[in-house]
Order: sequence, then C-alpha cells, then structure tokens
Amino acid sequence: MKKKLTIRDIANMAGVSHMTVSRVLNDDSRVSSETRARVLSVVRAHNFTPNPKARAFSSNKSRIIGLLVSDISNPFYAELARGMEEKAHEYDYNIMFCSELSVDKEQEALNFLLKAGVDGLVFASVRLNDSRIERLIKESFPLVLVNRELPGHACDHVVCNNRKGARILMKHLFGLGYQRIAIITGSSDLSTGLQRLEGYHSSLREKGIAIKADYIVQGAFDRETGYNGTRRFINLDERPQAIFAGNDYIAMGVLDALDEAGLTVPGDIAVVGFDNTHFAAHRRINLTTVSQRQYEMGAIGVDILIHSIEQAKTDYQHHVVLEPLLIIRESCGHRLQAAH
Amino acid sequence: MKKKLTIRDIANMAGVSHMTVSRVLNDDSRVSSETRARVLSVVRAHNFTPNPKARAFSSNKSRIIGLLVSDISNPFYAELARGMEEKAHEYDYNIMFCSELSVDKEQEALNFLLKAGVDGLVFASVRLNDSRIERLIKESFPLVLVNRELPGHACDHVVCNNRKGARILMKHLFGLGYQRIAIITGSSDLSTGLQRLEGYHSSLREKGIAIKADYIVQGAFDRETGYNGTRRFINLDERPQAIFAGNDYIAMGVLDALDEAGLTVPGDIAVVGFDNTHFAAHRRINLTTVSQRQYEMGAIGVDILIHSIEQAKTDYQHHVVLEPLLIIRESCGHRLQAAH
DNA sequence: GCTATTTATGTTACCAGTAACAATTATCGG
DNA sequence: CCGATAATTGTTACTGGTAACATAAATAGC
Repeated sequence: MKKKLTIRDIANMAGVSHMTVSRVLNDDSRVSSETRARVLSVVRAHNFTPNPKARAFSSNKSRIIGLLVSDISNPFYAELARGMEEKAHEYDYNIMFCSELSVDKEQEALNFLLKAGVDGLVFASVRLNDSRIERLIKESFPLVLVNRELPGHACDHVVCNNRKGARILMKHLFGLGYQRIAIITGSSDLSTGLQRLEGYHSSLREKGIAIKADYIVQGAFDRETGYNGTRRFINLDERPQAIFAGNDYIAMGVLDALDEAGLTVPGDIAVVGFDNTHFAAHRRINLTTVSQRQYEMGAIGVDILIHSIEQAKTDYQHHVVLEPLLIIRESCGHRLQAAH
Repeated sequence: MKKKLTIRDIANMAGVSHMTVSRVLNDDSRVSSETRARVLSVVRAHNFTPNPKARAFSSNKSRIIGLLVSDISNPFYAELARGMEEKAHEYDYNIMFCSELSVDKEQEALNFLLKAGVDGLVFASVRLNDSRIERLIKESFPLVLVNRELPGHACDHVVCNNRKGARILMKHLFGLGYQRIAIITGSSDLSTGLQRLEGYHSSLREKGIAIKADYIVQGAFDRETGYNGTRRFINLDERPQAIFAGNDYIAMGVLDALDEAGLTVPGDIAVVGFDNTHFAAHRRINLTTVSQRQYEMGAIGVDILIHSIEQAKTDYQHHVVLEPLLIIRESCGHRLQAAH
C-alpha cells in the first residue's frame, strides 16, 4: 500500500506552496487561473483527494449529519433517511444514523452521535428528554426536529400538518356519508398523535357530532394497538361506521381484527390510515391514507440543518409545515359510494 | 459556548502529563492504579470526552463503517442496517450509509464513502464494477460483501444459502402435491437470483420433472416483474399450480395479477416468496417465504469487518453462509392440504 | 514615475490527539 | 547495598490540513 499523498506533495510537484494547493481545493478566489490550472492538473494526474480526517480536524467540521431515529427499519424513517441522504450528498455531507433501539436509553444514542463529532443533528420523532434537547439548543448546536415539534421551545422543525391531515381524512369520510367515526391513535406524548386527535375532535365539533369516549382509543403507534382497539369497537352496541387509524401500522391491526371478525372493508366498516407507507398501496390492503411526504421532510430538514451549520448561526427560526396529501384508495368505500 | 477541554487541560488538573491522560483513556496498562483513578475522577468531574476529530486524525482511524446499499428505504436493507448498527455500537463504531440511488453511478456512491474516510466497507448486494472491488481487495482495504458473493475472488462475505432456500421452498411445494411450478426471478447478474434459479432447476431435476421454459421468467426483483410474469403464466395452456417468486416484492406483483384475474391464492394457484420482509407477514398477504435472516447477516458482516480493521490484516478468509429459514404461511395452501 | 492598493503566493503556527523514545522511580537478585 | 530490570511518567515530534499574517508582484491613481 503506497503512502498517501498530501497537499505538500502536490505542492512540490506543482512548484507552489501547500497553501496554494489548499486554496485551489477550497475554491478560494485568490489564486490566479494559471496556477489553479497547474495545481489541478497535478491533482488530477495523481487522483489526489485531501485527507478527510485531517480536514475534519483542522477545520473542526466533520461534514457528517447525525440522524437519530427510533428505528431505521421502520419504512417511514427509512424513506425519510433517503430524502436526507439525497440532499446531504448535494452539499457533500454524509449521514450517520443511530436508532434508539440499539442502545438502552435514547440518551445513549444521542451520545453516540455527539461523541462521533457530527456537525448537526436531525431528530426524527424522537421521544427524548426535553432537558437534553434544551441543552443542545442553549449551546446553539445545529439541530432540526423532523416530524415533531417542541412546544414552548424555539427549535427548527419540519413537520406535516397533522391536524389538517386528520381533518382532511375526516372530511373525506363525512363526504362519503359516515357519521359514527372512531379513532385509534398512538401515544399522546408525541405531538403527532396529539394533533391528529385534535383534528378528529375539531372535525366532529364543527360537524355538530357529539364526541363519544367509547370511540376513542389511545395506545402506541403499532399493530397491536390497532387490533385491540378494533376488538373493542366491534363489541360496542353502536358499532362505528368508520375507523380512523392514527397511522398505517395501527391500520394493519385494525384490518387484522376486522378480517378475523368476518367484517368486510369497506362494506361493513371503512378504514383510513396515516403515513402512506408503501404497504398501504398494496392491492390487498388498499388503504386510504394521508402522505406526510417523508422524503421531502428529510430533504428539507437537511437543507435547513446544513444552512445552520454553514452560517455558524442557528437562530432556530425555521418552522416548515408540509401540507398533507390525501391518498384515496378503497378502504374508505370511495368506489362503493361512487356507484350510487 | 465554553471552550472544549483537551487532554492537556485534564492533565493539568490532575497534575500529570497529557500522555498519561491519553493512556488512561485508551486503557493502556502502563499507568499505576492511583494515577488512573485520579485522572478518571477529573475526567468524570468535567464530563470530558476526547475530541473525535483529533483522535481520528492522529490515529488515522475514523471508527466509521461505510454501508453501501442499493436503497436504504428497501426494508430488506433497512433490517440489515439495523443488525449492522447494533453490532457496530458494541465495538464503538458508527455506520455511515450511502444508497446507490442517490448518485448517478455506484462508483460515485463508493467514492462518497471512501472520501469520508471510513475504516471499512460493507457492500450489500451491490452491483458494482468488479474491477473497482478488485482494486480495494488488492489494497487490502477492509471489505465485506453481504448478500452477494464474488466468484473467482477471495473476499469476505456473508450470504444466505440461496440455492438451499430455493430447494427448501420447492420441497415444501412438492410435499403439498404441486408438480407444475413456475418461477419468476430477478436479474441473473446478481448471485442471489442465479442461485435461487439453480435451486429451482436442481429440485425439478431430482424430482424427475421436466423443466419447461414457459415456466421461467427473469426480470428484476420488483413488483412489475412479478405482475407481468404472472400474466404470462395465467394465459398458458397448462397453467402452473404454484408460482415461486424470487423475492417478496415479486410475490406482491404475483398476487396483484392473480387477484386481478380473479384467481384465489392458494385455492387456484399457490404462491411462495423469498426474504420474509415484514409485509409478507400481514394477514391479508400471508406469504409463505424464506427468511434470509438479514438482521444477523448485518451483524455478522460487521463483526468480521471490525476484526479485519482492528487486526490490520485482511486475509479475506471469512465466508459465512447462513441457513435459510422456511416461514410457512398460507399462500402455499398449507392449511388446505392439512385439512385433508 | 512613485506611492497606494490590490492580487497572488508563501511562511509559520496551530488544532488535539497518538507514537516513539527518554527519564525517573521502584523492585529485585545476588 | 548496588547494578539490572521493570514499571511509571514525561518530552518531543508528528499527523495533514486550515487560518492569520507577511511578503512580493502587479496594477492603479495622481
């Protein structure tokens, strides 16, 4: 393995000082075009790339963005990661990820990324101790929350308008004639769950429909919650006509329970989800849902983050709210109604 | 933002030289237990962590593993990434990923990771120019292939026994009484696809069943290939009794086409997949498939890689073959037969 | 034509660790 | 008790970039 070249080697070969080489490589304007050309030709001839470790060290910039997610194997986050990656590469940054699952406490996961020297962080719907986030904010560490906001704290974030997403779904269900609509949603300590529930409430209120406690189930954003919640609904005296699942995972569980009980969708009960994860698109699932546009979320989050990093000022003034996108499929009985 | 402490600051406070601090932090044996304790107490009191950039620079080790995948949002790779992450964290390494999709050419994606100074690479079923891989091998750059082998080259790899996986599925189908079995598989320039096809062939041969060209479709590992292939099978004079889909994505397309044609699964045609991605588990899909244990694959791959990195000798002698795991669900008609 | 200013290049120091070697102190065998 | 060896600690140099300042050459203004 031959020794790696340094800018000084390149400088010697080009007959200039190493600083000139450094300037050329950093697109510094104060180099004459002739020397620039000469240096570049040597650089290209030897396929030289500056040592990234040395660069990171002396500039104190790693060009790495840390992504903290609850679980990278969740397709929602995986899609988000793709968006982040694409944008990051545009600016010559890399993504290092850490799932909360892999370490006992979220704190540990965060430490892992900080210890690695990332230039900035994206928290994707992370349920992290607020005090830790506060500390980062106080140090004005570049930080963007994605799919979560932190009420009472100024912090850049990119979210989907969850309240509106819920309202769009409710409006759609109303439009199809449903009145008795139940909801199963995830934990309320995440702003996402809370806002979807809020949208549900406000929609009913506006429509003048009484809110029934029996029609509301709160649990986790998982399949089991959907399954258990639905079993409860099925046994009610007045069974709901439609079930609003807080996300697509919950909707999976809802479908499981309905199938098991021999109820057809949407014939007996309509179902809608949230997130538009790609199994929702499958012919046999065919779930009407709302897309949070996670790919864009990731890309926008990274864009904001990189700007914070490069301007070395983080004012935490960026609050992007994406418009949710209604994806109409058949689990809501859209085609059924249309046939009338 | 108060200035970051350095080992020299810690050294001053503890009344030792900075080298002693460095030794303590690196678990070097030649420090007396008293000084070690004294230094550690200062380190803890100030919550000191050594500057990762400086460390990477002077030791020329980034403690970062590069993961090159075709698409991180594909659940197969996402699951793999989880396994890698878990294992990497054990050894205090981080994972940096790069999808081939995000950059025009795979070459570019690889460059991105190399430019970032990763200590080693995991290639996950990457379709990369062999010459580039060869060059890495020649430089004895730590490298592990996952879910792909490189015939004719010594290179560490972790794969699933794809041939055997296919044979297990075939045997299962034979056991259920099926004889006319068709296959739809992905591109044959990936060892995975080739080996599954081989398993299909050899199973038929052993069973004494003639191989019909009409029953073999090759395309990509995607839904469309499954859909189109199935349409062809449906129109054959002698329709197959079972379809072996080269992976779960293809199986999705198969189901699409069958559902559309009004054929029931497994009543009219049985279907099996490959990979056990999590939508295969869904009640409405219920796909009999084979698990490649991607989580373990990732973990084992990283384990091998880190050992290569730390021993500074990469002999490329590690060839791990995981046993595939048959996951029996209902798309193969298992329950139907059992009722007899 | 000579100083003032701009432009181009070079010099030196510095970042915060690690590696190699030097120096000091402690332990041990005869 | 003394030289030899081991154990512990310290000194210095080095990694390969970037930043700040210095210098030299070129151009402009008068």
